[in-house]
Amino acid sequence: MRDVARTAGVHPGTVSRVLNPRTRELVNPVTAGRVEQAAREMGYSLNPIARGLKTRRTFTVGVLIPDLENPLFPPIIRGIERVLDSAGYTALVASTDGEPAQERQRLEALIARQVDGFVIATAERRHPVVADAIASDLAVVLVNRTIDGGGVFAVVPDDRRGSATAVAHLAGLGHTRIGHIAGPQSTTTGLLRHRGFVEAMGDAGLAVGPEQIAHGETFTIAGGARAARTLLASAEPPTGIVAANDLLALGAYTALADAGLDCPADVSVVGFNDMPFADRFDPPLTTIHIPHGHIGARAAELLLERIEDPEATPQTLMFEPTLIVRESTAAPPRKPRRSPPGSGGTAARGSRGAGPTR
Amino acid sequence: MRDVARTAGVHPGTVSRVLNPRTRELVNPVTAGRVEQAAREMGYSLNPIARGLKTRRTFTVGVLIPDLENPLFPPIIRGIERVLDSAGYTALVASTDGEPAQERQRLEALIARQVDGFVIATAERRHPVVADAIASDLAVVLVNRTIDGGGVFAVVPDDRRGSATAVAHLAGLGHTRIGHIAGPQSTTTGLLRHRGFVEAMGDAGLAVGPEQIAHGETFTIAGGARAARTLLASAEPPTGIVAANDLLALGAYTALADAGLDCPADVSVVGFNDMPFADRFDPPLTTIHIPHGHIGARAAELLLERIEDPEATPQTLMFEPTLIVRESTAAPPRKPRRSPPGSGGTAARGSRGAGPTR
DNA sequence: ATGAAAGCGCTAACAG
DNA sequence: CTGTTAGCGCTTTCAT
Repeated sequence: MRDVARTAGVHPGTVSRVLNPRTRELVNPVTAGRVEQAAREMGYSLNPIARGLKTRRTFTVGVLIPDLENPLFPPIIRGIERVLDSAGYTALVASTDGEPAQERQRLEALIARQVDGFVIATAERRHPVVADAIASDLAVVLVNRTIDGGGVFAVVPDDRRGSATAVAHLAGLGHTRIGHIAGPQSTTTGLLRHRGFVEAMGDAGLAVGPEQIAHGETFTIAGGARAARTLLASAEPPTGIVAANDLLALGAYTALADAGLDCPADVSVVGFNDMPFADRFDPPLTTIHIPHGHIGARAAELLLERIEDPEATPQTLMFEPTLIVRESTAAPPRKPRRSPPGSGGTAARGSRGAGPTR
Repeated sequence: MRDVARTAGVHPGTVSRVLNPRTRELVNPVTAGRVEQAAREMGYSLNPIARGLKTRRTFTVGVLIPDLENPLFPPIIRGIERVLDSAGYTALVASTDGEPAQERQRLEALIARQVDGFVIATAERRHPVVADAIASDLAVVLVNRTIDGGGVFAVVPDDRRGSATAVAHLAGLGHTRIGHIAGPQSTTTGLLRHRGFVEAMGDAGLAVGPEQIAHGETFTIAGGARAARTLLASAEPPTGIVAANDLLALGAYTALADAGLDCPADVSVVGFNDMPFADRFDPPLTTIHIPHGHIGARAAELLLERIEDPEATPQTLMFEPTLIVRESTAAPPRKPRRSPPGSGGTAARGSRGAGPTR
């Protein structure tokens, strides 16, 4: 910057003013022209970080993702980036692996880099790091999951309604024995989808006891498979399963195949999220769709508002999820008993491939 | 830092020395202890970025990804993060959408933030922004794709061998009419997989003319579907298809289904990458596996070496890809003609769902 | 072994 | 309208 100032024959302070959109008009157009010229020739551009040191604004926001390998998140990130980009901001994404330690570390790394705010997709219901962040007056908006108690900026799906829609779909198909693969109850998505399930079952006049609910400890395929196995092992195994997310549903597919059961002929499965590739699985997954890109974009917009106006009052945006019917749901089997004793079965496509079971 | 110094009764310079691993021994252990104590109590930690202002080191590296929505990349990123984390570095990932403008913008944003280097997954064979970056002496390592001419740090699969393996697999199954869905020839993965295909066909004594090759302009499902359609429309449609990546292969699935053809009964398909979920598609995809996490980790290691020693000589690591046989490949049909005239077909699973065709 | 002082690249009052 | 000054949070000679 000093060099540019010298070349343009002005003081560094002036260069700063010229290169700064907000202060640009304070300077004589012709001087400004000279400065810009010089800057261009020297290939100079402002160093946003040194600048942030002074202004505490960097036009950068941090995005915290629990698990990049869950295909749900990339489209959300893209939505975030889209609005940030057009507002002149840059998104820096970090994934936390669901580990609080990593999360704190990433958050602090980003804070140290003077990000102007955060979009956080890793929220748990009681979340020290998120709570601290908000308490310390950082600009934060939560996406997909929120925390207990509200009072924060958040963009989330209507989880209870989503579950209810899934139950209604299955009930409408004639299912009466419906089970739920719940997600981690430490997250609002896990908890609310669970509650929505229970309520909807009640509304439909269907029985729901502990036998109907199995918990996937994590939102993963493996967790879903384990949970589905316990559901299938119960005295009256369900003919329909509502999973708290698509990965859990995929796990149910695995368990079903292992048990020699066909989906949807023997057991119907509905997922949640309509993540990318949900339409490509075998069978294509009936699921609750949420507008990924849109929730990301809205979250980013909210964040921008919050950054502009620190006094803005927190608001939670709730999106109506919609049912996407594909081929993993059908009417329950006529004779609801299990398949023939010989485990071999007829059609069940074994997973004989050598590949890792992701 | 000033506060810590005051609390510990020392000069800020001393605090700096204590908190810095490299200079820590310069200070009296007992004073050091006092300082650390104070720092801990006050919950203080160094601000890496202010530090970078002075040292030009931030222990941060930028990761440029062409398309986060391609499931190939998240595991690579995770591999990168794993080694970076344990070396005390932080990864900042930015996705570029494959657009050079975005890419340049992201790169500069990251440079301005004083990152110490880059892992770049967006390389094209002739790539101005990558070339500039390397020319300007930035620490850069390429992953998955590299540039023409080499002379850079890179970690890539042996693309030709991968294609050759795929061809050999199909030929071994008895296929003689094998087609290729090529990726963008502007990338080394696209080009080399194409070349490998052609060479392997020659080695197997199989015909390969322009009719056998269709180009997907992008590494996407849509691109693969288009290309597969032109392959199927040729005079002698192939009974086996080698796709330059898994997304392209998925596109082939779509085209096949639309044409009322069964995979693998009518046409076999092999993909490339063994991306997450490849084992979950319908049918599970036979593909060329590359060790995602591992190439990410190696790339990060190389980068760290390069950062430590700017004189390090560029090296390209090439990984041997391996064939994963699943259910999308089988012997060619006895009677290689197309299915019955009435397009309806018997089993072909239409994609009747209402969801978007990702 | 530690304090002092200068400076990394920039911005923000404050003068003039 | 533009120059001056001080300082953001840290590191690093240079003294002592």
